[in-house]
Amino acid sequence: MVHRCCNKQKVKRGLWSPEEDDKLLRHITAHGHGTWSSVPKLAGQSLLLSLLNAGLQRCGKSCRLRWINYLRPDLKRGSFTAQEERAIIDIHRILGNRWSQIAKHLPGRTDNEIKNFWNSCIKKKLIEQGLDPNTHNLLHSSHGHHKLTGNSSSSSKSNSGSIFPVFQIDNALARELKVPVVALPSVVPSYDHASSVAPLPPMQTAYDYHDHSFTDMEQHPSAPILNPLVNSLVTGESCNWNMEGEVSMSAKHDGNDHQLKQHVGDPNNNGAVHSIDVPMEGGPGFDFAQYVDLLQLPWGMLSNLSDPIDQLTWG
DNA sequence: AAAACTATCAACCGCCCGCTG
DNA sequence: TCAGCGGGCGGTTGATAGTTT
Repeated sequence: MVHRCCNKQKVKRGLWSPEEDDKLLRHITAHGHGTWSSVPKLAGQSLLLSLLNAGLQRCGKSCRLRWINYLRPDLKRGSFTAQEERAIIDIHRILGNRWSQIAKHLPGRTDNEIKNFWNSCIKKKLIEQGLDPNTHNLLHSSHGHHKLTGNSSSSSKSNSGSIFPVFQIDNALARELKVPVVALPSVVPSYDHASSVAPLPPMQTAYDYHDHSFTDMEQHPSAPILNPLVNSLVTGESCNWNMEGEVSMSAKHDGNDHQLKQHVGDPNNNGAVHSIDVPMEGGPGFDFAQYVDLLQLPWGMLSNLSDPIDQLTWG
């Protein structure tokens, strides 16, 4: 039987054996994949042990899929973290089922993996919460027994019908998604100076800002999202995250003393090429805008956000 | 212990798009 | 301009492992 996609007579299907994986891995490691359609033949020829056979009995598409979803060295193994799950939900709200686009924002994860996770896990969770997994809006009341809690009412102004507000995205992501940059929420807090306990922002998103347990900037999945930084400056909590794998920033808070460190990654230098430490006086009177130039924030991501920046100014 | 059910995930299919001759 | 091809993508399937009855 001729395989439809490549017209090969003898094409093996089904699960890959360790031997097949080995052939493919060695070939691509040594020569790159070139054109995928030629990989099956060349992968066999590149191994002494396989001189007697005709190479991989697989079609090029199958080789490509196996490499991308399983053999690639930069893949992250293991379960999705809570941060990754939230990031997927947030990005899916904007992108929908564009799994490959979503995967670009989750380093080490494949579109297939994210798609499976969505279909087997996240989808059900959203439905249980009374949310339509396609639109992220509330399902009709006849459908579920969900309940609205907390500050959900304040969120409805930006995303009518959803218990989650539209999350905030930077300019670069906005360009990529071809959507306008969403104005940051009003985060003028009633700061309790006496107790030194920073209030929660009036607008909470699906992203749990207060889970800052992650410490590895390179691993944080919500790279494109500006909110954690903004929120950390408002609440006085710590925040580390990574942007596009090239720009990492952190905000450390110690009382009202804040530091923001910027690392600009250099893909040719495998890391930061420079960093700056910026002391920041947070709390009432803190003006985020004055730090924008100093921080040399990437992509001019705040340049069109004058209103939100104003909203970040206390006092 | 075994059958039934559920969850997970690797892999395939078919469609679409961009490139090339 | 257009047909052929390769690659990429989203939807779907089917195998397997785990759990429940």
